[in-house]
Amino acid sequence: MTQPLSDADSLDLNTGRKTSISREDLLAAALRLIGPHRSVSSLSLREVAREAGIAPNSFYRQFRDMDELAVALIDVAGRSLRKIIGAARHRVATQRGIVRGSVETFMEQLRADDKLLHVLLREGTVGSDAFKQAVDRELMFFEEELRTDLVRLAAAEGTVMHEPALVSKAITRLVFAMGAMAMDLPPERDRELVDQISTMVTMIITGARTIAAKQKPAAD
Amino acid sequence: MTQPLSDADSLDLNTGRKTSISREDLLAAALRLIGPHRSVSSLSLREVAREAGIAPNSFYRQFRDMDELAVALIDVAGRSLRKIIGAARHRVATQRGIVRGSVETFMEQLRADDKLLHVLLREGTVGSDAFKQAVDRELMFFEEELRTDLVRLAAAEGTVMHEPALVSKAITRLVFAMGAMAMDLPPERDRELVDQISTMVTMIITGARTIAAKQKPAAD
DNA sequence: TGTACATCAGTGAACGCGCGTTCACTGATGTAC
DNA sequence: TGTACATCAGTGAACGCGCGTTCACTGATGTAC
Repeated sequence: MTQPLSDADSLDLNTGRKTSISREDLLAAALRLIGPHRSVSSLSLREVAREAGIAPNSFYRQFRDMDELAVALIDVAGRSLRKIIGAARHRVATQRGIVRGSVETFMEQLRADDKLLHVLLREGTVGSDAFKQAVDRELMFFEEELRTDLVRLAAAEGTVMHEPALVSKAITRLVFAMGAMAMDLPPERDRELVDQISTMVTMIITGARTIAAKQKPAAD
Repeated sequence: MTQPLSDADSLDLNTGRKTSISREDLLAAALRLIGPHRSVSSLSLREVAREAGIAPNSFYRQFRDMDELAVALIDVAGRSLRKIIGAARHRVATQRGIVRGSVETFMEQLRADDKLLHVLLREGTVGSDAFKQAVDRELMFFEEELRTDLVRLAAAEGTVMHEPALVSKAITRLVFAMGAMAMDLPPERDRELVDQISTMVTMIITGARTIAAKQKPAAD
């Protein structure tokens, strides 16, 4: 990062124009600074500019302020998460395998280098309104996709699920809460946590089915 | 707060000594500053001192730094919460009533003036290690008490519950996550949220029972 | 009761720091002719 | 191809601010004699 750049690094090969800082460079710099004790909202504008190797005032060419950068970061994180979970749910597996497989995928993404998931896990409770709303929007996308899967899953088995929207919300919030906890634990405990979270999710799904079966014992 | 103090206010009636600032005064000042957009960890030492009506450096007579104040605040909040939930669970009620009654109590406490619960809901994901550990310790106390109740409840009905410790953890984390969400919503939606949370908790308990019943269909 | 003294909670002033934001600028780029 | 010019991404210096922390102090309190 601080090594002198070669021509190939500092020049855009198409135009010969000197490369300029991009929004992506700033987002990457912010992600690099995020760690177990640093949330996006605790980063200063000057810190991010320093990490990106630009003057503090150059920051304003890309974002109005740190809040705008944070919202952009949440957007990227949300899209990334949905892509990954979308891939996971297309795997064909037994029902127990679906739950465990998805939880494992989630946990792997949590430990990934890009730290994108950290943004969604940490920033939900602090920061400005725009900030929290952005995180909430991503969680709602997630809930909606999960709800669709749950309904499809139940239909494929010829059963009905009690309030799938609520089941989906409970699973989403619980998984994210447990994920936030996991971030502070050493990765050696990931297996244990995957077990715990999978069992919790299974309990919720089983409970919703049992309630549905009791309410409408014969048909619908 | 800024009115001139009468003698009765500014003098300790027992000794005639001028009242001095106490740790409690500083904790109260910090709680007054906490709101939907302010977490304890975003408060500055000078802000708290200002709110308490003392010089910034007088703060050091009571706490080493803001982190120490925050941990003290978490301790107070945790003790308060356990007392309230302890009272709620001593109420005799139907099983559905126990869940809903406890969730309602939790929600009432969330909206209470003292804002103590806010501390536990907001600060779990940010702040120093000492900070997060303090919040986690309170949640674990909570989990443990809930686990005891769940086992007792199952025994009273002659049934068994699957992994009560895990059930208790799932319920605790889910309720706190939903509570953190509720803080940002208008109180008009509290009823709706109590319904949702109660149903979620019931799903988890029902799921755990169903699994236990399937695993050990006859005895044990 | 009166006097001298030790204690110590609270103070006012000052420090150096990193912050967000502004300003006028520079100098490479791409374009018009 | 060469020249003059407009554009605009990035800069260096400076600003005022609130912060955490320090220092030597003050003045009321409680105690020893």
